[in-house]
Amino acid sequence: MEYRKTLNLPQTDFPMKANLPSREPEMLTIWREYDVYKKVQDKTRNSPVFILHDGPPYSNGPIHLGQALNKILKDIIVKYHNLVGHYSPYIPGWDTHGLPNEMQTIKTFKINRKEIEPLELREKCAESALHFVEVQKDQFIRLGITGDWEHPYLTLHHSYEAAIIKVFRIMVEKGMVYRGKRPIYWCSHCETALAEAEIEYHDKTSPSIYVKFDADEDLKEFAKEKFGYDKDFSALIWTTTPWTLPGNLAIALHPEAEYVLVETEKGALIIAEPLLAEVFKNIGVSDYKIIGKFKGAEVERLNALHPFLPRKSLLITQNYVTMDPETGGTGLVHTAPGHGAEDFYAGQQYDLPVLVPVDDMGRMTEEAGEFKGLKYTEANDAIIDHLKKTGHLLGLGDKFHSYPHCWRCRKPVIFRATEQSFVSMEEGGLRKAALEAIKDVQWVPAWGEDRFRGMLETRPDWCISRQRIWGVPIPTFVCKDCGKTILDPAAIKAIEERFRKEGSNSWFMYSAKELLPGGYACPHCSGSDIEKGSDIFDVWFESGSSQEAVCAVREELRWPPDLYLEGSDQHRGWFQLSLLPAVAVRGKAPYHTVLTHGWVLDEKGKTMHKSLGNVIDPMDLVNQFGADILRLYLSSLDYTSDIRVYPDGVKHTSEVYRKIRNTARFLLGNLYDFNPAEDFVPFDAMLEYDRWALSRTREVIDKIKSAYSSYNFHLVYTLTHNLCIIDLSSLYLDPLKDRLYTAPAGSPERRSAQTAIYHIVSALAVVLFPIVSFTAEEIWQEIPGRKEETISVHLADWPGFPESLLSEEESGRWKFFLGLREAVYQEMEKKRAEKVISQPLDSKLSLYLEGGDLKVALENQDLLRTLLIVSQLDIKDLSDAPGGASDMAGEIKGKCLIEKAAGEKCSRCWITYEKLSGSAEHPELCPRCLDVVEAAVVK
RNA sequence: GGGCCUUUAGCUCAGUUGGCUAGAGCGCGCCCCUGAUAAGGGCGAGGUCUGUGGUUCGAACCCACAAAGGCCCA
Repeated sequence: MEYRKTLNLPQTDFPMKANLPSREPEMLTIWREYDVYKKVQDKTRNSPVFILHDGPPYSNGPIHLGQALNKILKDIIVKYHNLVGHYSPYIPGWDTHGLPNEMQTIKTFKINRKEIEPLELREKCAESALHFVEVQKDQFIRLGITGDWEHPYLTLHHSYEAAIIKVFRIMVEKGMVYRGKRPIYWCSHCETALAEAEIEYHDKTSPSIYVKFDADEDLKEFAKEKFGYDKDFSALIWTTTPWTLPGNLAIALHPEAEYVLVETEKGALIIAEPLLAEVFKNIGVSDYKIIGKFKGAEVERLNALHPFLPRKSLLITQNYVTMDPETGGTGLVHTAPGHGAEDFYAGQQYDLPVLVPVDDMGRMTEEAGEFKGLKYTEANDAIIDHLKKTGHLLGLGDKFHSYPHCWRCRKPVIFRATEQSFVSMEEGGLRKAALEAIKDVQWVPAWGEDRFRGMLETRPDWCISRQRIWGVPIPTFVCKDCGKTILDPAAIKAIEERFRKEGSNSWFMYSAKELLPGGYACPHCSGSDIEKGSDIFDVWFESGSSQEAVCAVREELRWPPDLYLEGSDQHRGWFQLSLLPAVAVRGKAPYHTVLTHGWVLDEKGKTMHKSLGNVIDPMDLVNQFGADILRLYLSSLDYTSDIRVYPDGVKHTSEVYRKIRNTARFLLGNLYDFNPAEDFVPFDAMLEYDRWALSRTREVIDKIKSAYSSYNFHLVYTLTHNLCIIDLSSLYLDPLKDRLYTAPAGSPERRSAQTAIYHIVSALAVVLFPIVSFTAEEIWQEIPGRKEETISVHLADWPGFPESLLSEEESGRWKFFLGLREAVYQEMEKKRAEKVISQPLDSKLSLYLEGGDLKVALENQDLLRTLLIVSQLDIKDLSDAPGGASDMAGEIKGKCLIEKAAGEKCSRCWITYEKLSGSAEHPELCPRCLDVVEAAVVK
């Protein structure tokens, strides 16, 4: 007889093969139909609140892996909070303005930005930005991110724009905003000022030249008095930017360093002594005579003569002057206050003017004399030629070095002083207040605090103006009568209200007179001839205002939110530039906790770059393997440092995924005839083995919970995987098969196991949900009775198991049982090698123990036989051990003997008995199976 | 060039305040099962804890320097 048919073998529609790329979209459809986001909000509305505020990505292209990582981590956090019963709405946002979006638009529509009207360009930019909002939205949804996708926040919304103006107005009211000339990064190709955040460093070859600045009378006088030297000589400087020489106003020396006056075949020169050898090597001087030495401070405020313009160059002293021969420098630094930050500050100290002989397009102006009209790159060559002709050039070479480049057009930028709007770090006490505000912030990982604080302490004033079109105009005006800039809260307030109603396009549609309140007059001179300013806000000012524009405004959110979560590059970016407006407006940090993740790198730990060809598109992974694989992969990594993503890693994750999935499948398969309403066994009526399994599961779930709440998702991954592999598959489910398959379907012992399985698979679905959301939902839907009571795992509660599943005595002896198993299985392996047995179930196991171990073992013979999956178990005192018994490995004191079980194998349960039932009808069955089979026939 | 960070078996991670022969899972090797079957189970081999010095009775853990890589800045 085919006894197989009398067994309760697993049955399930839950497929072994996930086929995620096609199954996940189906799940998304269901979620959309259920409107799960809204249902979760309704369910948790009156619960404790946890707000994660989403940082807005630029809507200027499809998403990359870094964004996928960021959003998936956010989703894990929000879903976890929902499961533990918190109200945790998630409002995604996009940064729709700014240079990145404008550049993308210009590229997409092939726009000639010199010819297009501002409003038309803005219309195209909005079109492009909104297009990519939709593209990215679809991609994020496809990744399984749950959120209010119907109502995201966009920085181009009228209310958002008004909030930006509000933040600005309050800053103006508090005296934090000023106009000033400052050297800033300037991209002459894009014709715009660039923020620190908009600069990339790339290697570049620049001309490297040594230039003689002849000594003026006072300097010659110094040499005559000090050394009795009365001939002409020159100060020798080195530079890689010849085009900035027209802006030269000074030469900086180190006050403490030793300088020498030295006669060479190329003339008498001043050079820093430690650099003499290196410089002479570079300019080809072999023969020289030192006239005398002096300290930099001794020549301070004396003069040299500009090599080609009719003016002097002041000798000044600065501590930043380096004596490092690697640089190529001479210890005398060419200083042009209009062309560099250090130069500018040095110039301030000596009351030098800020000279900028270069215009917006990078062309030399009248102040550059004969070089007027040349592009600065062309001026390089022209100036070098000129210096060569007049004998002021002493060396010419190439310098390969890291140089700032524009982040969009990738072209080298220049330093150039222009009129800009600034938020002062000191006026109004912004820096001080910000440093105070972050004391209450929790940083994860903790080192973020030092890093952030350091950056905040040293950051310069915030240049918030940009010379572009696509953004929110800075509501400043210029009075034509007195020429002054108008920064007036009353005027700004009018713009704020206008933007709230009509949006920032209105700035370009109306005249200043139409925008300003009726009869508005210049606060400086009472003049009425007023023009609009032409700058727009730095995009960081916009995104930094999101907490004010979104958290403080939307009814489901609150200010401040609890958590910001972005890449660690945002320490200087969004985290800092959100803090400043928040502190300016409300005096507090806009977050309680700042969590950062590292960067996504390739297999070798290198940054992904288009040019390196090592970029992995997250959507390729999704389409090939499924979002859950990507989610599981990313969750398995410790994101506090940089993480690596590569094909073998995905493959590895797929195998872990398969294991988890198959465990769930087996659990589900054994619930095919389980009806929780009728078959449920109360905890205290369950078999010890089942209560142990639940107890182990509960322990692991507790650890998983603490891993989630401390943002250690890679521990969730390991814990979950180990739970499936060790505690469930190996220790529980494999030994449990006998009971599940062979016991009568409705018997208490089988229902006990099924109840445990029901609890376990439900818990598994819930704790997996934040990470592998699609699969968790798929499992949930297959658990008998689940979807009828809770339509989606989105709405499930965190599993709650009773504390006391096992008595103290019981849980204590399980440690012994498991140790015993390990020892016995090592011995088992030897017997298998000797061909005594081929599997544990073939064996008769004799255990020889003493003391408490013996007692406990004798009291739990059935349990041990099950756990060890042996046919026959014999437990005796250690003193009875025969010569053939082996010592057990590990902690267990005792011996064991493994033999082939004697007797006959039951055809149904495969256990070998000394005697089978002896039934005439079923001679191949053991007594136990005979009962089951006969009972079934009767039924 | 500066600040911060990372570096434990082939891979992903654990290693509480420095203390037995450094752990786990995967992968790998060998074996078993064929009633989770393009599944399941067992055993085993893998590490001078990036390197070099130092502090200590004792260091993966503390200190210094170095290397490789990352982020941010210059």
